[in-house]
Amino acid sequence: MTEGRSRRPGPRIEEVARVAGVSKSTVSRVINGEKYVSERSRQAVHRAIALLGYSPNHAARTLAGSKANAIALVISEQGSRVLADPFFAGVLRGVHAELAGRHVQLLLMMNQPLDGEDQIAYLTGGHVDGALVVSLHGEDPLPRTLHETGLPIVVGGRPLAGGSVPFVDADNFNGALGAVRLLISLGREKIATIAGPHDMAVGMDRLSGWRCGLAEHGMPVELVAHSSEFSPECGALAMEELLRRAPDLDAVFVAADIMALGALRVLQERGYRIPDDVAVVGFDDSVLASTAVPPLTTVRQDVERFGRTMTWRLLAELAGEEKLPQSMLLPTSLVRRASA
Amino acid sequence: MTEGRSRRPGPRIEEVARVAGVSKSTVSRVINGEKYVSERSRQAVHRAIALLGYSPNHAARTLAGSKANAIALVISEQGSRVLADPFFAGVLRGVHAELAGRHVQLLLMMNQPLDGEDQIAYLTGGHVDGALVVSLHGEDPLPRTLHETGLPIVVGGRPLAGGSVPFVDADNFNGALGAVRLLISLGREKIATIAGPHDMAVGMDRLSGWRCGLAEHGMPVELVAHSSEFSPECGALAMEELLRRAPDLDAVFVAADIMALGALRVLQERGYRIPDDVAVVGFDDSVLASTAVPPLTTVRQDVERFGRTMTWRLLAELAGEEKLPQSMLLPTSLVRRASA
DNA sequence: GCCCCGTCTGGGAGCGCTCCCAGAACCCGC
DNA sequence: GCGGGTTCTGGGAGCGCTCCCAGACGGGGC
Repeated sequence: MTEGRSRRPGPRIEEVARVAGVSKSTVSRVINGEKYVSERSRQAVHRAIALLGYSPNHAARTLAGSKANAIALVISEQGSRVLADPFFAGVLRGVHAELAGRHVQLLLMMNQPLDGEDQIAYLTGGHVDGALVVSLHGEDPLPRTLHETGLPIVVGGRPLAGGSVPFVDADNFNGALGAVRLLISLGREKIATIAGPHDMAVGMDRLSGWRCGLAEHGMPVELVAHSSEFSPECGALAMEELLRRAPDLDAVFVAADIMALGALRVLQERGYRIPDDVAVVGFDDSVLASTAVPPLTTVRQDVERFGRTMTWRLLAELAGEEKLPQSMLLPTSLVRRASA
Repeated sequence: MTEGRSRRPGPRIEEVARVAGVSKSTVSRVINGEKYVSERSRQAVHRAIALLGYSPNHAARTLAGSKANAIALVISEQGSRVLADPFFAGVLRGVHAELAGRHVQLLLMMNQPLDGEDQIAYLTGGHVDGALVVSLHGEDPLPRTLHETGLPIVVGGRPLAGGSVPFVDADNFNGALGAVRLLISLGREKIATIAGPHDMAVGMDRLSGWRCGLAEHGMPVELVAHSSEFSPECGALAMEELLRRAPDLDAVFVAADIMALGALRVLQERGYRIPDDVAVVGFDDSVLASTAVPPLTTVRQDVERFGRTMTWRLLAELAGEEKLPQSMLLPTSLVRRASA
């Protein structure tokens, strides 16, 4: 055994070929799911792979082939915020679930203050076949920049500076619409909203849904307070503003559970009973919603599905599939709890 | 889609060699920072690299070399929980920060119900040089299993089934000790604790700190309620149990902010004023702590540093550094807010 | 019979590097 | 002068795959 260079452990494709009684070309074809392989060969190869515990070498495939067998998950916008969001956790689970079984690596990238250029160079440098971009602010130029280089990407959340970048998003408009309809059906007559920042599509879309719901019934759409970010503090500030303008409001649709927490606190401090005096509906159905006091009625989005859908869309494009929808909106559902 | 064999863009190492007027062996040596290269050659190579905008091909390096130039971030234990934890977000940021600039890819892996074996095979199959393992339950056999295969790993959080696996953790013991000392200095005399599950080191270490703090002053260490998981619900249940056993308690140290939320609710529902009747101290200083009502006094751990330290430890081991500490405990600090 | 086309197969070049080896150049002490 | 080190260099054999090509086989249409 004169093995100077330490070879990686595990069998090679050649051994699989030998055991299966075919050539390595055929094994390669089976692995890559190509046609023009007889059923007999295919099964022999599968048996051999199982027998030997073979797993293809990623570096070799990438070097020899024309694709990188890897996709990047790009967390734009300082990372911190997005990551801390339970929303993101669910998305990540979905991404992973969709990737399972395929031989595609998931590379994690965050854009740090430093890189920027570097990151784009890396992404378009052939290290990855495509990218999932989770971006918080709609104005972020990264998705568009990447898309224009020709790198297949899917953005999570509708980008405002979008152009024609493929994206997946929850159906924020209809989710908000449903929330407002609920409030109206409960007999509420003075329905306010705490909307997100202007530069985020998610906030704008939910605001549009609220407007539309009120307009359906000819109700006024004046009571809007914009928050500068999705945080309990900003939710509290916005709630205070609303109460100043309309102390007699009887319902508020808050564009995110995390802001609703702040709103809830303010309302309670001022002696409003929830939902008796003021009904509150949130959005997201994050873990915060069920642990709030009182538990929050909210619009649920299936975050895991969100991740799965993004990944599916990207992989489909990479597989050369035609006629893919440019964007996809995922349904939301209303979760009734105690606050409305 | 299939356009012959499309070579990746950009120059190869050969072109750099030609421009620099040396052989590709020498270029390779410069790139890898080996010695035995003359200063003249080194500078010529650097100039050529800059001129051509050369960046080495990751797959080729990995295939030819003996290392994978990648590390895995393994999220054990169903992913969901860990990910939703803001704690994890910070860790991830730290990992990324520490990795910046080095040519090391970060691969994300979660152990899904399915794989298990597969995952170990992949990790030990030479695809990565090492792994960062974030595991929630101390009993998780994965860290140990991986370590025993010889794969360099660093675990985040002290593993109970540890053996001699390198790990990084917050100094939970001293953090809890500090919290108890604070409560004692505030004149509290009946100090309870809501501890985490028995199978998590983080819970056990914080419990030990609490015990020790009380023992210092000869105070009884009876009032312990164990929760079955880190959630507001379990915190609430544990709080109810404590109040049943000692309605006159005047302080409670809760082993996690998220549980403290539930405890806070129960206390308030029963009419206890915080901190007047009962002082509450949490642990983590998660975002929940500052938004709680009242804002929670808590023990802070620097999660970003946590991630940086894990990564530093792993990279150091990969670089063949000697005399590395087997485990590292990071300091905590007390954050005073309104609840104690 | 003929050719052509669709199915299946194996051989082998080469992806862009690293690392081993052989050897050149130079220094030292004797 | 010689041998024996240490420093530096280039050549070239692979790493383990993919993908092109050439070819074998069979079933149509003429």
